[in-house]
Amino acid sequence: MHCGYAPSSYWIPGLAFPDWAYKAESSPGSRQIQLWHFILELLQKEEFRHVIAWQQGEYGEFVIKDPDEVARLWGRRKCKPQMNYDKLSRALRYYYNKKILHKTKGKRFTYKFNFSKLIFVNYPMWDMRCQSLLLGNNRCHAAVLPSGVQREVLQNTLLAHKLFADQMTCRRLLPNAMDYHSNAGKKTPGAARCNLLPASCFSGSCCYLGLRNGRFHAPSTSTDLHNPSMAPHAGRSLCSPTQANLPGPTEWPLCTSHTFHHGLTLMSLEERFQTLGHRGLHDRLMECTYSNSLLGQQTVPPMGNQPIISPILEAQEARSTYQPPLIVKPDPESQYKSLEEDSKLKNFKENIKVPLSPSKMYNVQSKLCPVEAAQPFNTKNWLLKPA
DNA sequence: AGCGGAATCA
DNA sequence: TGATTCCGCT
Repeated sequence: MHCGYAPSSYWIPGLAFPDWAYKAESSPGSRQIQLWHFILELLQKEEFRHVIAWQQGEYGEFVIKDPDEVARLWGRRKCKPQMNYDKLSRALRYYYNKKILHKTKGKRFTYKFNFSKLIFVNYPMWDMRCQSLLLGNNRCHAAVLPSGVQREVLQNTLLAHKLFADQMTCRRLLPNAMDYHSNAGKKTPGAARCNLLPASCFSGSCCYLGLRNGRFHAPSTSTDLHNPSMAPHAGRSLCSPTQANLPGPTEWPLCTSHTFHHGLTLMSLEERFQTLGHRGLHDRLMECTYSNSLLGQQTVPPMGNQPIISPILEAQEARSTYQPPLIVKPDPESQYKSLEEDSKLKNFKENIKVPLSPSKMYNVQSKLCPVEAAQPFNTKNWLLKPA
């Protein structure tokens, strides 16, 4: 029998977890594993799939298939042989107020994680860092993960988040996207398009990768990953509250809705296109997102009944042919061809069959100077290390 | 089954 | 603080 211990920190550059994710660091009993963490741990392991598993099609939702067994496992971990589901469920109910979990009403033994509070902040290269992490690329880990961050928790969270983002992107572009699941293997038109979705670009860095001062700067080599000049502010970098000697996570200046929208997730091609407002970039972005997409999807392991949208037919090929995103530079002339852009945009939207909501329509300014107007990087809201 | 108050523990 | 234990209630 062993009693587990939780990591001391959940902080990672470019990623702000919900408040609850930091509790392990702040509480005196933090060295003891927490129940939500244990649940995630079980959910991640294939051997416990018959005991507890993600609910298919519902992001963050899981079903305890064998309550007694889960309670027994939890009791074993905490050295509490008298543990039972009644007690375990009481502990789970304490998470309701903390917004860590909530109950799925009407479904027995079904709960849902509030992963929606997971916040990705704009951070150059974050997409690649995520991928590196998801890939288990040890070569990058030293630079990617601060000591103390437990990779499994982060991977699990990222994967869940990514899967959700993929799914939502797929849904938005393909009205019957979920049908694709059952059509796996058949090369339907929908499937073909689904493969082109920018699946792993959920953090948006493919679109804003190194976008500073209204100009694109993508890394040409992997060494740029750790180049300080690629950080949001030259000479300054994102840092943990501890490093910055600032108040705790709950008092962090979090993203505004602006950065939230651009930095979080769930940007369809349509939205990216709007953000960029730059037809000339589109094809090159697609190249970039396509390769990222393949790379990202291939990293998704079969995790219980998690909603995995599209299989990777070219996974092996992608593994061997993946290149870091290309350097993309806006064509200055095209920034001012507003009328032409408008008709191209129209064609583009028609082609991908995405209805454009009125609230997201272009404004005049973005037509005239799309890249400048979009300003996806709102660095003033970042947590900055004092210079 | 699920909820939440209360006391208690580590 | 984050459970654990107990229990009455719906």
